[in-house]
Amino acid sequence: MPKKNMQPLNLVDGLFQLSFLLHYTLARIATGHDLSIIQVRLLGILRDREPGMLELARHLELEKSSLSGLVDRAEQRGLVERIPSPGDRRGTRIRVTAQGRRLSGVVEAEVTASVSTLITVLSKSDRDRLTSLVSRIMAASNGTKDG
Amino acid sequence: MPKKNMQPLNLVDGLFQLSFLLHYTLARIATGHDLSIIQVRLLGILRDREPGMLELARHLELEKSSLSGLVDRAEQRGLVERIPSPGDRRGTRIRVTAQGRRLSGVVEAEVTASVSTLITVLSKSDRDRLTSLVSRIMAASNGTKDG
DNA sequence: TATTGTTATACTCTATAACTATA
DNA sequence: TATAGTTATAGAGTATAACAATA
Repeated sequence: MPKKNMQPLNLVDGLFQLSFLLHYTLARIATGHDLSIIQVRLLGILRDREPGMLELARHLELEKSSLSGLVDRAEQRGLVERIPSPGDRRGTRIRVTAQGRRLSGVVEAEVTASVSTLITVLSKSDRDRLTSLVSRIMAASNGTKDG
Repeated sequence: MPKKNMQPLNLVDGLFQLSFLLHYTLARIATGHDLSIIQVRLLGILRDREPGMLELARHLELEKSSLSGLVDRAEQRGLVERIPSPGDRRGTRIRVTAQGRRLSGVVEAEVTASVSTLITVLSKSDRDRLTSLVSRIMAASNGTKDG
């Protein structure tokens, strides 16, 4: 069957199509492990950090009250744990557990495999070109971002 | 201030960074009009269609029961309307209202403007290259998709 | 007083299961 | 019986506002 709309009308549309494709890929894989995208991101951030709730909220761009429930559910599943913050008895640090780290690793591997397959349609040199173009957009966007 | 991580480690990471950036751009603009991403998508689909509930659920990849509430809320805001399906008294067609179409247009214009600004960091010929690369990925993914 | 975090409350989004009305 | 759609129910995710404990 011949395909319709082999190329997007323009770059903006194409980028959004790709964005949604990646988003749904991540959502599908996360759901396969009873996780949401936000839970995957939570575990990802904790890979090399042991932040407090406020810092975590900033990373995820969530209100601190939203984070309480998010961490509650992850903690109940044994994926993260709350530990006292040294030197400030108000504070709580969030730490990923071994189980959480394992699960996060599995999800990341599946996601990487899935997207890697997707981009094999491009030659190595085309992938390098794409990497460069995407990097330049992201670098410019970081310079633009407020806060 | 010197920027850290000027380029992503690899293409997969870069694509996900870009994907999240676009997702949050859309979410931010939608929120500015008291809309969610799914409501924006709903209005977008109705731009050139007058589908039944089941067809709409398929487009949005939602259960039909999820769609009832979604359409309820959009209808209460006057963005869409339910009309009887001609020839099948069980069926309902969903139609975007003039107000819904107007709002959808405003959101789309803002999103396009925002992303267009983002990609001005690339030259015209680089944007053309990026368009081609993205198109090829999407074309391959359409061929891969199941049913 | 200011900061860190939780709780109470309300709403959107989503799914599963049961239901109604029509075919 | 099968199909189109709604309703009942439950749970995740999110925000705002009020609160408690500590600084």
